[in-house]
Amino acid sequence: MEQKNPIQVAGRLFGVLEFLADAGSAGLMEVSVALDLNKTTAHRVLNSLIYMGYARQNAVSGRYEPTFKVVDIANRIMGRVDIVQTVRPYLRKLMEATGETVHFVERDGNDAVYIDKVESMSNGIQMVSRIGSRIPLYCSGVGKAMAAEMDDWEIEEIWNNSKILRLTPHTITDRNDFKRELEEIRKRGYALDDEENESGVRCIACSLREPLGSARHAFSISAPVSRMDNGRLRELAASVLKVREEITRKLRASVAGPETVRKEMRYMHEQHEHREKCRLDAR
Amino acid sequence: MEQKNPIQVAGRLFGVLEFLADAGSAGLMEVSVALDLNKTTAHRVLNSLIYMGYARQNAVSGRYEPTFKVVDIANRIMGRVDIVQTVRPYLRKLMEATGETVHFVERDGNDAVYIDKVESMSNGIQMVSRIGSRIPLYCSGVGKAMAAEMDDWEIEEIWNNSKILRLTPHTITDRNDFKRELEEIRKRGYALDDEENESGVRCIACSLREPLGSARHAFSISAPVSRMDNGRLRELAASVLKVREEITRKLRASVAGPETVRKEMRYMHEQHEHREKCRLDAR
DNA sequence: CTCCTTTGTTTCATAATACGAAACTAAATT
DNA sequence: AATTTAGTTTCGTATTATGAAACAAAGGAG
Repeated sequence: MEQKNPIQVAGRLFGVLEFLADAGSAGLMEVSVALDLNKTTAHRVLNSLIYMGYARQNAVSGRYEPTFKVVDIANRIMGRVDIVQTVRPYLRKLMEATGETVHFVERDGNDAVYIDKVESMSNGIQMVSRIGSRIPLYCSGVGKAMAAEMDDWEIEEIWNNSKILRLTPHTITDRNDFKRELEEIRKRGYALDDEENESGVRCIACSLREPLGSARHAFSISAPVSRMDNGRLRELAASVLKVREEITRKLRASVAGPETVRKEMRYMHEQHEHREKCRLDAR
Repeated sequence: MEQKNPIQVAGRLFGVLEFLADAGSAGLMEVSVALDLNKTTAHRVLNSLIYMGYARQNAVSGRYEPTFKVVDIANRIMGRVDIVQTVRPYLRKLMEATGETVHFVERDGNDAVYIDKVESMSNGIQMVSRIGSRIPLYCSGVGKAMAAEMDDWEIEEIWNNSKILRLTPHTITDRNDFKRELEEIRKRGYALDDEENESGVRCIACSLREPLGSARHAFSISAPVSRMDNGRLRELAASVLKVREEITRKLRASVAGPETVRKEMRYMHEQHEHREKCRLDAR
């Protein structure tokens, strides 16, 4: 039993907020039933969210819906993640060169978290992924790419603490197969996800060589198998490795060199925040 | 006096979360002081956020920091906003044609909320804006573009309920000047923001003609004055109006036509969510 | 090295707060 | 007109969040 929430309402507040985010909109009773809350409690929680500006009640339908306030907070958080700003131009170039959607992730425990995504517009069929959502390391291209850079004990730890599930017929569920696969990745320099996580989707992924610390980020190209035969894969592998080199060079330069640029941007941002604050205070 | 929050801790929970989002990371005492909370209360609130996965305590520094969970929620919310998906390709094209950053907003009361942004990469100097953040209608290009489409009584209401501030020497602070300006916009078909909101920044903006309802969305091109002399402005005006027409046509088509496409995508998304749920339940 | 300051964590009695049953209103539905 | 359902308000009560105080642990100063 994992000890309970030190603040009971907290779970209810965020539960309702998440529910609204998923549902798009909901009536009081829907919320009440879905989260198993007393009608009155649901009502109070919703009003609290409204009071704080995280939800609103649609004037015509009377239904409750989320506002964009969480979106604002989310972007304040993302704004601080410098690596995204640094790497994005390269990922964009990669997307343009290949015409496929490119993802960028950061390691967090036994998962990878999507922190950026450059979508190809040309293709009708879009990959379904979301910034901020998670994917296990053991069964994803990006995950394996990062794991390949780690010490053996860390790999063991990841494997042991992951709930190994056969998500598709191709998912690797054997520890030794996994280790052999990582060995393979080390040789090649890039990782593959051959429908191991989602049927019909192939990925080619590769980790970043960062100046400090080991394997915290990776990027990938994902596409339906129909566009990812072995020939195409070889083609993409070349692009991926080239971009990896470019990013590596850039990151090395950033550490030694013009950190001032980053600081300047931070300053501009601070100035902007300041003006916004003034505006609010003036109410 | 605006009645108080029906759930006291709620304000504290979200207050702390927002603080962490802005600060990047913070110690217990920083939080305690900044939000005027008892040390113990701050501690409890932080632990509750950690318990729910919205914050974590850095293993080495011991400092508290936000996780990407809000980011995930934010993107679940944004994923439901169909208009963004529909319009983005056009905005991207506009960005590529002009080389300038393009913004897309939705009206919310007396403000506009940024709901999309296509950044130009080529230019070193980036505009500072954030998806989910707000800007008053009365002093922004996008705001005026939408206001120009409204009935007189609604314009009055917006003006009366806005806190009119002289943000820069160019800000319009007189009701009649404002109305004359809107008249001008109606004639031209697009709006200008000539350093009215932020010194040194000019915008050209224009609202969307949507099949149902009036003036809920607008887009704009923003750039430093140095890149936005009157000649350039005329050039951009042509592009902006052209894109507006393209979007209008597309929106009209979407209503009558292939709504199925949208439904299909929604279906794919639902499938994906389902798989994720299974994964979590399996724990 | 010791003392002192600062920060983070835990405990606990108490006051305040969130809780939910019930009553009530207003729409929909039959 | 009668019945059901959703949403809102009230209020006594039990639970829960609260904060003072004690404690632990990690720097900093002398």
